Amino acid sequence: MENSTTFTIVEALTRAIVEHRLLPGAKLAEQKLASHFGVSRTLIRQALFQLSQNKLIRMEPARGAFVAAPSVQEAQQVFSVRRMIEAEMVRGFLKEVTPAKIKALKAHIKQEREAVHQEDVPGRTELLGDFHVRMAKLMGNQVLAEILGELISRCALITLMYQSRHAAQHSTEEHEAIVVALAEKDEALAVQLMNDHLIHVEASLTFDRKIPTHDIALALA
Amino acid sequence: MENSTTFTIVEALTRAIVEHRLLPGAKLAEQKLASHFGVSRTLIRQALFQLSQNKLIRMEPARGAFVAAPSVQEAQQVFSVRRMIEAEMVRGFLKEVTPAKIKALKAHIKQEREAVHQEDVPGRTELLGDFHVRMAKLMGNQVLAEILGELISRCALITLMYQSRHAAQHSTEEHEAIVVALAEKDEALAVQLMNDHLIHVEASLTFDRKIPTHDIALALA
DNA sequence: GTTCACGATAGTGTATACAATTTTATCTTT
DNA sequence: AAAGATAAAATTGTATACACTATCGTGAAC
Repeated sequence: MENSTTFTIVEALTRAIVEHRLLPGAKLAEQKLASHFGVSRTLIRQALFQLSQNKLIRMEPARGAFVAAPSVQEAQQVFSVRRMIEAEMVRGFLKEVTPAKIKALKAHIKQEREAVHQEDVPGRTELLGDFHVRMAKLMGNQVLAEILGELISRCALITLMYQSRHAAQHSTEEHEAIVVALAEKDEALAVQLMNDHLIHVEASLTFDRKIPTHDIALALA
Repeated sequence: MENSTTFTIVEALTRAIVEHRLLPGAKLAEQKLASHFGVSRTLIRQALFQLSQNKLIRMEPARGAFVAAPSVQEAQQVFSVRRMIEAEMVRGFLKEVTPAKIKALKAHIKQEREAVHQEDVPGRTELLGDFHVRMAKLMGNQVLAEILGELISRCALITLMYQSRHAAQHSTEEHEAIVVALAEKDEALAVQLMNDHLIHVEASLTFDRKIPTHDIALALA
């Protein structure tokens, strides 16, 4: 799809943003990134353009690139779309469910629990989001998986900006309940649980208190 | 978001692809595009990268950019995701439906009918897709509208590749039926009609007969 | 006559150069 | 001392240059 080098840079920056090492509002100066990655500004610019399409950064004309700071409204819209997609995803998943797929989801949840237990914050964040993408992939729908993946990356940013001590363990437990409902092929319950889960995550955000956006963030080393 | 010049190029190429003036498989040589638009390859490359993210073109390393030729599998996945999103969209739309919103949709359908009647093929194609995006925008969910818009652009490509004389009038009639159901606040019916509509569009494609992908296409002038 | 090899040509991938804009610092003015 | 103007530095936006890869055509070998 894209050149390997650019892809590497996009990956590195995406991880830095999603894992909260680069904070919303942080300036992404092209020359500094270029020096850091040992390439010219050309490749950096390609990566930044790509990230801006994923809404992980925003680019202001002649001013440069900054880590995105999603508004409350945008955050709610992202969650709204996720609820829409994932409610139907659960229904679609159940239409072609197999023991192997249930097993795969259970294996994923085991990983989640380990990350939560070891207090591996970056790994935990990634795994909690991956649960949803994993479902999409198990359905064999790559298009769905990609769209959901992008939405979940945006959610990671949102979670950083507005989270108020959301218990990660809670999410894992809800994932577990969803899988149980899926294993029992209880569609109504599974849909309900998924919807509740997403509402809980959204509700755990404190949209009233805005976090001040830090600027300095050289957390790439 | 992005520079005005690059945006112009992306728009022009998107329209050319969606309106079927550039056919799947057509090579998009950078220098030729640069000359055409009167800019350097730099801006062309930015635009091409952007289009490749929207899946309207694919870029092969060291070989260049080509108008995308979605596989049957990808086409089915795109329609599958559309059904997921739009079923829930109808439900969400009904939760906050107003006479003004119904009126807006009816006005849109009127435009559709005119385009169909005047056999304005490019306008018709755009309007038929815009009906769905319009609904998303009327819900006030910009995120939803953007995602749906991208999916519908991909559908325009798919429609070109696999369509077998799908009657445009049929689509407009189905849009009309959906709006009637929405006006009567009949959720189950509206969801059903939307789902049927998307299945009809997908079913009108002939996935067995592959259209040979033309290469020459200088339809930008 | 077909196939392979090789050179010429064209095209992409990356780096660098330069113009235009913004930001920062210094100096002046009130 | 604070506010504003001006110059210097830094940063972005675009174009160009150059290296590398792929494509195409010609010709030789079989």
